[in-house]
Amino acid sequence: MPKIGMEPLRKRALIDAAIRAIGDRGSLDVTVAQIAQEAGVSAALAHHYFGGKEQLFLATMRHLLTELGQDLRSALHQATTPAARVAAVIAVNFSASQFAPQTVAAWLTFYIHAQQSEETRRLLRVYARRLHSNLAHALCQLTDRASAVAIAEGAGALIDGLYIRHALRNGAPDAVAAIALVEDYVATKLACGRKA
Amino acid sequence: MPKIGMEPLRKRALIDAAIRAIGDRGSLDVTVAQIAQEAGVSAALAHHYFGGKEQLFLATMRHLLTELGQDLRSALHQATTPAARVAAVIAVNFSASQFAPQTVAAWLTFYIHAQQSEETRRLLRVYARRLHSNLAHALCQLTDRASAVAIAEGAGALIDGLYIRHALRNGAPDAVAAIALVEDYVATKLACGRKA
DNA sequence: TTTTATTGATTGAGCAGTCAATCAAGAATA
DNA sequence: TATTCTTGATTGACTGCTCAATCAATAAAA
Repeated sequence: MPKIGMEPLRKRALIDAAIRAIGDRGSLDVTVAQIAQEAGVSAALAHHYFGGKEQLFLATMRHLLTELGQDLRSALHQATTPAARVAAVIAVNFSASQFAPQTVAAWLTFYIHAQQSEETRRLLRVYARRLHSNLAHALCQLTDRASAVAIAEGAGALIDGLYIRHALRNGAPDAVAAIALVEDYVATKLACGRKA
Repeated sequence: MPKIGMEPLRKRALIDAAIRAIGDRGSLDVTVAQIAQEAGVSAALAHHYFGGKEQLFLATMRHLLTELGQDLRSALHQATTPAARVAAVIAVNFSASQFAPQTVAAWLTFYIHAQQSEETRRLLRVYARRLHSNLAHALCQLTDRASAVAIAEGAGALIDGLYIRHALRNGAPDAVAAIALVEDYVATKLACGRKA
């Protein structure tokens, strides 16, 4: 056979190229040809390996989701106290790898695409549920269940909102400020949150 | 059959149709022909009145922005206390007219489009600045300036986040819960917010 | 008749997806 | 060792379609 075992390498290269291309143009309107060129292969090869544009996109999203999950697991692993876990969950969402302008832009476009694609919507729900359950679980050890769920809900929305806002900022996104804002929210709610 | 003075009527009909079409498909990939059909005219007429697709979109966005501004002004008008003003600003963003699924979806797509269009970005900044200044101004009468700005920042991000989340929900968006969450955030910060 | 409104037909560009053909590396054969 | 096979990898060219934009023609006021 030829240079055997190219498939995983090419797939990975194409996914990376897709993230870059989508992030650069800020839209899913990138052409398969553009992505392929960015990856240094022909458009035909992208079709050969992924079957179609939509599937390339879904694979790209799954990749992003997997990466986020790994970052999260690794961060939670070295957090011992409940408070540290909460901080870890928050921080991961604004970590360098997740908060890169291209990554943010890519996530944003997938949010939009979710309105047309059931599978994309499903993947996005996986992310939201995971974020929520991680936050709520850690918070449960710091307050009652109902409050924990409420705070997790608010913090999740806050994270999404900061994400979308920073995607529009012209200047460099300020991860530190974003983290501080969310942590302040959680801390304030924990300290003074009677009722919801 | 030109009954004279069709221009404003047609423009309005096309803008309304654009909001509906964009909202339905959840994407700016709607064709001019689809929008025109929705408005009951030919695609050529849309070009005649707006000059092009991009300009139709920008006009649609300006319309949305104007509408939001009117809702806001009217709500602020009948709010007498600072607290009521804060509540009014929050509530307007989740009012029936603004929180309609199609409107939310349309806003979302414009957020994405902003990454490619300077004019769209500018319009979006107008919205963000107005929201922030309205909130901060009202909050200033309830706390010190620095805190007011910080709370306005957080509340703004929270509103955006709830917006994006509700755009993905399958079920009916829950405006009441969203308003409660944001108001709770503001109330909590006002009551217990020493430092940020 | 001049102006405004309106459209069907047409064009030209761009793009996803397909296909037949080529390339090269390893395996089997002699 | 030299000579075919075999097969994954890879591509250029092509197809069929969609769509924004344009234009020439028509209809109704004014």
